[in-house]
Amino acid sequence: MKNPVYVKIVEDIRNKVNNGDLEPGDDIPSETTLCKEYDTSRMTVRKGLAILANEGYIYSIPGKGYYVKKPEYNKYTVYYDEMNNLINNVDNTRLIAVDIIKPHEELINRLQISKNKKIIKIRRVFYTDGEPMAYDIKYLIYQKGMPIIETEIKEATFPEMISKNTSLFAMKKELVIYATTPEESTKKLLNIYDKLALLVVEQKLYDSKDKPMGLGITYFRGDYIKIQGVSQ
Amino acid sequence: MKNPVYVKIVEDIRNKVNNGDLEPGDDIPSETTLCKEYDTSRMTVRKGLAILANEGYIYSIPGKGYYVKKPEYNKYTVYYDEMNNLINNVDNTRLIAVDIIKPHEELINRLQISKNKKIIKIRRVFYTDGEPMAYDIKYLIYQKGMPIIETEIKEATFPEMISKNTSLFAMKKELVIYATTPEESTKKLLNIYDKLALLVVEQKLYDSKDKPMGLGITYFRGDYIKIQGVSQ
DNA sequence: AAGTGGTCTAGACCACCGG
DNA sequence: CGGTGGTCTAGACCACTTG
Repeated sequence: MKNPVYVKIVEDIRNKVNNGDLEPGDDIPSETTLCKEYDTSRMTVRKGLAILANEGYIYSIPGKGYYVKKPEYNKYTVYYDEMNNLINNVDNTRLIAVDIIKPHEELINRLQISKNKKIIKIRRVFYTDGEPMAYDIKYLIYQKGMPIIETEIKEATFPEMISKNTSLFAMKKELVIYATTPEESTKKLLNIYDKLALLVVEQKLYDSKDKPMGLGITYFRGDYIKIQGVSQ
Repeated sequence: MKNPVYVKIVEDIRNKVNNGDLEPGDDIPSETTLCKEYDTSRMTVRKGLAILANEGYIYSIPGKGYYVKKPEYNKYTVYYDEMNNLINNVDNTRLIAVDIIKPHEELINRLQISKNKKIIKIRRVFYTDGEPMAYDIKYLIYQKGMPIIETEIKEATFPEMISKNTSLFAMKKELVIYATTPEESTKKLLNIYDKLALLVVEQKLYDSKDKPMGLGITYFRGDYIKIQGVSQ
């Protein structure tokens, strides 16, 4: 029932910001002022302020004070997993081919590698209810321990393919989402006869030193995928 | 040069997790153990552990201890703003119409309103370099102070339209992204003659009590937009 | 009962900022 | 200089889990 003091502090200030009593740029009472206000110690006040800072409500400048931050109103959290999305999950996959290739120009640029690096190219088709829903290509920079065994590749998401070499924690990832119309070869793979848009998701994985490890491109049938995001 | 003790603790444990010395589910030494290890006080150890918990590396169970968390390898941060994206920014907008409408079935469901609520429907076209790049529709549930003046609407993003009534902080937002082919009317608005895919972004805004405030749908020309995300 | 994490205190010293 | 935030200490009491 009874909340800790620092929670009370967090809620009070958060409410003031949400109501507009405090606006971006305004300053928050100093730590010592809040100590007196809430009749508590400095560490308790600091705990509350740290939480508000973490939530993006306030920030501090050493020697000066705490201020209300401008909200990042265009920031969203997205959960993307090529095998699972809002309207359809992958229940079957078909491995078209696993090739060891030399990188072409675009790949050399995008993966920042030399032209004699070996690249593993994996092509798959994803199915839901027997229908092809996505065509998936991964380019992995070859390293020892890379998965080239069919059973390891078939059902794996991109991060999982690389997790043998790099901890999922240390991995950095980038996503680019756009829409396009399918080429003829893709239309065949995805059973598209009439006009239909594709949602394309490109995934780039980096190791902990920001060195690219792989590029993935997934072409989803437009009617089979929705990607969702929420504000934090 | 010299780092605080808690930073050292954070880095040590983070490295162990990234290297694989510590794996998801493993337990972290107790606070008192770490106090001895780093010859520091409990509050300092706790500060370090709190940061690691915040970063998603560990979690704690009262009475038991701290454990390494499973990474959320499918979580991304996306910055979306209908006026700005990776490859093109909006440099001009045209207001097609502002209408007060009665909600149709779909709108009643999606905005969770009664059928006699008034809805403001705003239709715009976004341009870059004189070329139409997106067709934008917003449905706002009418409230006092809503923008119905052309100058207020023309250049505003969705959150800005509503920020007169609700603080940007208190606002919750949802995003749904998908691809589709354009209808004839949309093709005309966006100067599309051949086949071209559309990237559709639906935005739903909620107030601090999770009550929907509006729905926005933006149809981007597939060749004029890319949405980017990064892992945290 | 012993160990754990969660909350809290009443001090301390430091670097930084402003007048 | 006094006020600010940043780091840190050496205690305390509590609720919880485990043996």
